[in-house]
Amino acid sequence: MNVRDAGKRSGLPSKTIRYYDEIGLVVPDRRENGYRDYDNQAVQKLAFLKRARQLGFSIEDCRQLLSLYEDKERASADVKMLAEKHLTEIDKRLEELQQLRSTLKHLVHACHGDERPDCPILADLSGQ
Amino acid sequence: MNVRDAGKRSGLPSKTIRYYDEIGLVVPDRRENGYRDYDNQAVQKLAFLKRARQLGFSIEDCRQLLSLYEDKERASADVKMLAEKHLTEIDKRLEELQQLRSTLKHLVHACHGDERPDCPILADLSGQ
DNA sequence: ATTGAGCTTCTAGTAACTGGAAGCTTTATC
DNA sequence: GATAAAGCTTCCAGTTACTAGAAGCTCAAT
Repeated sequence: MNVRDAGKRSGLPSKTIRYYDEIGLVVPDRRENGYRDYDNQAVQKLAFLKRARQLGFSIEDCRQLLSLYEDKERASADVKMLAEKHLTEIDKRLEELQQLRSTLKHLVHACHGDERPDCPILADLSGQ
Repeated sequence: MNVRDAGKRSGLPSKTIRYYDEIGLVVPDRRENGYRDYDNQAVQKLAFLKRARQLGFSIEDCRQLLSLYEDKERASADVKMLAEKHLTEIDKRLEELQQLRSTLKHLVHACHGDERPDCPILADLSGQ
């Protein structure tokens, strides 16, 4: 099927699918006229990628997940390791964001937000 | 002072300071030999930027914050509005990340992680 | 035959830097 | 004074994962 239909079935934009072809993630057959031709297996891979990306896996992680997905001899331990590594990164980002949010919240709270120029937010940014 | 010393005093890498010059954030004087020349006020702005970037403000937000910082007639309400908008975005990102983390955590927990190919993580990614 | 939709490739832009190369200037050493 | 090292300059490319748009070919419908 054409790229547009593959997009409808997988939930990905055509542009993204062409990009995944370009970087060798999901490489479709080609018809005689040069059009990409996606079969059901390829569409499945695309849907897999959509979900993995939604879960925040990087493209390179997705590449590995995809090859594990296709390897029927895989060890689930390998998949779990990837997911755990990703989870650790997410936890790290969460902590950073929470710290940041807390600081910002205090500053916003401290600022009276009126017509006067006096502002604790700017004071903080300028190192008091 | 030269870019390297400005970097030491502000805590920013020289490359970043040159970049801030290039995009018009902090534009220093130039000596006759073409070298950038940073005065104390410029260094203060750089330190201000460092802190604002640490708090996750975008460069364009920083540009506005900097002009408010320099405007002694500013209304603190304008600063507060910027900070609140940023806080809202952070809250949104936090919620997304937390949702994502929760899903991923369940999946990781469900995967036994041994030598067998059977894997709930891949099952989820492939749409069960 | 012609129009419109859909396909192709290619280039450039996004955010905010970072690394590296080629070349000029200054400083330090001999 | 010669030379070498360090530091400055600009410019180009790379990073992540697409996305927009242009020029041009192909296909389906009228």
